[in-house]
Amino acid sequence: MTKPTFYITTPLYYPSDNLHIGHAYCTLICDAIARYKRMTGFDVMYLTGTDEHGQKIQQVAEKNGTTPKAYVDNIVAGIKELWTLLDISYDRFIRTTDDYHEAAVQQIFQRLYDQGDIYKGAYEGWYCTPDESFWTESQLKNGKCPDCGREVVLTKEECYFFKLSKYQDRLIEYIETHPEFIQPPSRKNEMLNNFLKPGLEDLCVSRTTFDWGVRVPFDDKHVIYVWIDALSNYITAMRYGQADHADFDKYWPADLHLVGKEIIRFHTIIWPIMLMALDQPLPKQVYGHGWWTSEGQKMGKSLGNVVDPVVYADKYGVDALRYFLLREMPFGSDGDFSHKRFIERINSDLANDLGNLLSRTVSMVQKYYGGTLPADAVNADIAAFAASVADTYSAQMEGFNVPNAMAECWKLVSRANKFIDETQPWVLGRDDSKTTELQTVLRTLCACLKAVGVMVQPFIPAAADKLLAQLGLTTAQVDWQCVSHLSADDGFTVVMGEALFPRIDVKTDVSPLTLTKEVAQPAAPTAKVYDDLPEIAIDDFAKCDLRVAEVLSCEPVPKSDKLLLLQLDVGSEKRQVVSGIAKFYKPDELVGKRVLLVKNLKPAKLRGVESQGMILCAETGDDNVRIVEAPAGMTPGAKVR
RNA sequence: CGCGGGGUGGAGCAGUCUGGCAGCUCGUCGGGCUCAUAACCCGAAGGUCGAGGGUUCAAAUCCCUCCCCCGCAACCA
Repeated sequence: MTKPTFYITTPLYYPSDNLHIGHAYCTLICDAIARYKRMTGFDVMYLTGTDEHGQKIQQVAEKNGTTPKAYVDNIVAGIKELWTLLDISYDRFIRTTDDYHEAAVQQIFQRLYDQGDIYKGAYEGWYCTPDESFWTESQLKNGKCPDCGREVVLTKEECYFFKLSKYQDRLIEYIETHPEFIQPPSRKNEMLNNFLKPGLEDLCVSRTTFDWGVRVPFDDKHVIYVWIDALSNYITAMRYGQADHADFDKYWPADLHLVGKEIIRFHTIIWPIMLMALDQPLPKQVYGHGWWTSEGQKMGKSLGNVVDPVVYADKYGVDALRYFLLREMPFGSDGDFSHKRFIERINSDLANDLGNLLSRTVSMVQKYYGGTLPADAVNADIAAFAASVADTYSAQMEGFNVPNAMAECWKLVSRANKFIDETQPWVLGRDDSKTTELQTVLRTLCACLKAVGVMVQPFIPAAADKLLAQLGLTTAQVDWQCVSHLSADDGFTVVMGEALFPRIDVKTDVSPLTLTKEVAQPAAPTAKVYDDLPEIAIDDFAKCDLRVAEVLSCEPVPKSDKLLLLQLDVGSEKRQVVSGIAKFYKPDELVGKRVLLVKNLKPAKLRGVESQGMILCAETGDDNVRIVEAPAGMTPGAKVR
C-alpha cells in the first residue's frame, strides 16, 4: 500500500536582508505540521526556498560591490544555516535562480502568451529616472518620488499583462464553493470584498527597468516580474512541465500553502488564476498566519525591539524557542513576543511541568527498582485519559491548530503530575506489600511520558529524543500508535539524564532584547539621511511666496488619520490648509501658533478637502515631524525670504 | 456611510456559529506533600463578559444602536 501524500510549503523568502522572526515562525509551523504528518504515516513533501530575482537584489548587490548571484548565494547559505539551527526538516529547497526553475518559468510564460492570457500592452506611470522605478499617481509624495523626493516624469512603459479579469468569476465561484480554501475565514471575506468583487485589473508581469531576472523567452528586452517567477515555484519545484515530472504528478495539488497574512492576496488571487490558466488544480488550502509584535509593539529596527531567533536559540535552546513560537501565537491572529512571557512559558510548561515530571519519574524508577520496570498493567483511568488526549490532539493537528494541539499534550502532562500526588508512590515505596501497585504507578507514568514524547516530537524534536532516551527508548522504537494505547506489555529501563529544560532564573535573566537595544541605539540613529538636491538660482526660490500665518483653528479631517485642517490668518486674508501632521500634533496644540505658509502653492484636494497652500515642517524621518514656527514678533502676513 | 478583526477577573486567551451554573494558562494569597528542576497537588480571592436597548423562562452567545482598539485600503500640497 502506498502512503498518502502531503505537500506543504512556506513562501519563498526574499534574501535582500537577513531573515527575521516572522520567517522563522512560518517555517517552524510548516515544520511542525510536516513532522506530524510524517509521524502519522504520510509521504510528506515540505518545500521552502528563496525568491532571488528583482531590482532590489540587484541594487543591494551593487552597493555591496558584488554580483547579484554571489550576493544571494551568501544570504542563502545563511538561511540554510538558520534552518539547520532551528531543526527545520524541509525536504526540498528551491531557489528561483535554479536552472530548472528558470526554464520552467519561461515555459509557463510562453504558454500563457500562446494561449492569449498574456498580451503586450503599455503601463503608464510616473518614472523616477535616477531610481529607475515606477510609481502610480497615488504613490507619489508631493508629486515627487516617494523614495528619493526627486522629480518624476510621466512615462509609458511597454510591458506584458496577464489577464486576471478573464478568470475572476471562476475564482469567485471557486472561493465561495470551497470555504476551506482561504483560512482563516476572515481573510476570505477580505479578499472577496476588497479585491475580487470590485473587479480585477490585468496584472503587469514583466519589467524592462532591470535585468536581474528570467528573460521573457520571446522578447529579450523584458524580464519576467516576481508574480510568475516566484509563485510558480510551488509547481516547478515538483518539476512541473519537465521531463521527469513524477513528483508533480505525485504531490500536486499542494495540501497547504502557509503564508504570512500580508501575502495572502497573491496566493489566493494571482496564484490560483495562474493555475486556472495552466489548467491545473488549485492548492487545497492557503493559510494566512498572523504577525509577531514585540513587547506589545510593532517590531522595528528603530524601536530596537526586533527579536532575533538566533540569539534566543543560542541563549535558551532551540526547543525552548520552537516551543514558545508555536505555542504562543494564537491560531489565526497576531501574537506578542514578550520576553517575560517567554521565560514564564519555558519555566512553567517545559521545566516545571514536563521536565520535572520526567525527572521525578525516572528518579523514582531508579530509586525503587534500580532503573528497570517489568512489563505489566498500567492504570486504566490514566490510559483512557491518554487515549482521549491523543484523539483531541490529532484532531487539532489535522486542522493545523498547533497551539491547541500543544495545550492538549500538556493536559496529559498535568494529569500525570496529579496522578503522582494521588498515588503517593513514596508512601507505597515504604511498604513491601505494595510493590505491584507501585510498579503499576511508575509504569503508567513512563507510558504517559512515552506518549507525550511522541506527541511533542513535531514541536520540540530534540527534547523529545532526549526524553525518550531517558525512558530507555529511541525514536525508532516508538510510533504514533503507542500514543493512544498505553500498552500493558511495555517495560522500561530508564537512564537518568540531565534536566530536559533547566529552569531559567528570573532574577538573573536578562532579556536579549535589552542587550540588542543598548547596542542598537547608538549604532543606528533613526534620523534619515536626505539626498542633496540640485542647485537652484535665486529666481527659483523667489517663486515661493512664503508668509507668516497664525493658526486660528484646527481640526482633524474626517476619515483620515494623518490629516489636520488648519484655518489660517495670513494678514490680508484667510486660508485653509490641509497638513499631514495629525500623528505629531493634537489640534488644540496648534491653535494660536504662528507658522510659515507657502502661500502661492497650487491648491489641491486631500480627502475631499481643499488645501490652499502648505505649512513648513522640519523632519528627521517619517516618525519625527515638527512645524516651523515664525520668529517672535512677526505678525500674520509678514513676508519670509 | 470603504473592507475586516477585536473589546470576557491583574496579564494573555477560550467560550459566541448551535442561548442553559463564566472557563483555561500565568500571576497573587492560603494550605498539602517531599519522588522531583524551590518543582508538584489542593483551595481561595478577583469578572455588572465595552455601553445602552430589545427578543426569550433563560443572553458573553441572537437582534438593534453607540463607544473604544487593531489590521488592510485611502490620506502627509
